Amino acid sequence: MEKNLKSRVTINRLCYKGLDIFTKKGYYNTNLDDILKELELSKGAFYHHFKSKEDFFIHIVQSLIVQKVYALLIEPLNTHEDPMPIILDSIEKALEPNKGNEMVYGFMLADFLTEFSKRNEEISRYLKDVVQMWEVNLVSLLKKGKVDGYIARHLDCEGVAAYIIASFMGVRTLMADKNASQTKYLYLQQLKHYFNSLKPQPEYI
Amino acid sequence: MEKNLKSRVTINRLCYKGLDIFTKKGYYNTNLDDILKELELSKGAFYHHFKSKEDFFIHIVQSLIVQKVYALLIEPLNTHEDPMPIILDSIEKALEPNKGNEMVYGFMLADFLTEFSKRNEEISRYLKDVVQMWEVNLVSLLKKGKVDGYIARHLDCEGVAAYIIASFMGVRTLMADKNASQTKYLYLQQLKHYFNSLKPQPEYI
DNA sequence: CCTTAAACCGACCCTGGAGTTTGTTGGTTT
DNA sequence: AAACCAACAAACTCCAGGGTCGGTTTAAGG
Repeated sequence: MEKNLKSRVTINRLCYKGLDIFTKKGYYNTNLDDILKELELSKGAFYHHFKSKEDFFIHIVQSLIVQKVYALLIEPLNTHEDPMPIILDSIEKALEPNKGNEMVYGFMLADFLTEFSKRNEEISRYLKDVVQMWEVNLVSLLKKGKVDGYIARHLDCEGVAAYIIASFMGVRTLMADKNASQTKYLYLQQLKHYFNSLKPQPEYI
Repeated sequence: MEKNLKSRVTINRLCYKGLDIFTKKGYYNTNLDDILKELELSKGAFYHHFKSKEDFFIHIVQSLIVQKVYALLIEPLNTHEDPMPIILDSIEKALEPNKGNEMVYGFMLADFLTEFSKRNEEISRYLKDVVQMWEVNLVSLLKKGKVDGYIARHLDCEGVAAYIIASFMGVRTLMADKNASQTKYLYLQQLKHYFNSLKPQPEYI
């Protein structure tokens, strides 16, 4: 195989497997050998491509995680319909178990944020950027929804977005150690309920 | 000082300081010397009273954390008034910065849950028990609220409780690495809004 | 006092895991 | 085909941090 191609293949294998295992076991609870053993690679290979474990993870964030967030949570927001069903649907999809990985309920962003917030400021910043990207897009969709009459005019779009994000992060925490699909179901029901309350109220006098 | 008393004093100092530092820096990111140095105690003292770091933490959970959760989130629920303002108020108080520790926004349960969920099943169980204690009490208060006509009859109390807990956990995550008091404010506004939507609707026909 | 044991000290041990180094192989270039 | 270098192997270094252990201090009882 061509050198350059082989290199990219190895880097890709490392990143995918890394994200997979980091998601399941957490960053600090995973050692490099856990990843390398499964790929039948050596320390030498790893440190040939990345200068540290931290560097490796940042690479994962900026390629795979950003891409996932974009595909699952941001791209779907690009619409002119009623925002609420769209948001609800994207969140529901983001909470679905990864295909092939039963029990790993989608979306690791929240878990990583918590893991790094007290331990590694640099990585935290990268993760926060991703969240903010989501937040900005949510807010802008909500504002558009207001203009289009889907959302009550008096609502604070930043507040709604923050609330959506907070509840999403939190349900991930709960799903990690309870009956996940049940928790998810209850959560989505109430989120829908909350969304309903954001509609413009018909005026009864 | 009497031996038995001195022993209890030392154990108490260890636990309080331990919870303090664990809360700020996280369990795995704190080493025993961090705690012992501040108290001017030695490894010997520590291992005289606790058989391991893990044992130490479990002790903290079962004494201090349970007590805090109870005082902040459960005891206030013991009321016959409208549940929603009560719950809102208890959550608001639980999110207040700790006195003396600027920037440590109350309530560490959520952070610890995430930290341990992938690393230590035993400690996770102890923490989950605490959350469940909260959940059970929330549900029972909500059900009472239904009977008393404060909450719409068609609502799923378990769902509402799960949703409250999830959003609470999540906002803690967000507060850890954004403008905390602003995030808190936005969150509480929306929580209030959600609570309003749970009231029985007057019947317009 | 004098003994005993609880409370505590602090040097040491030991393991896990990140990162380094030295060596090997096989593709690429001239 | 000879030289060269990217891609990898694997043994090694190094150190943070949990846990141990023999020794020392202190308070309680005879």
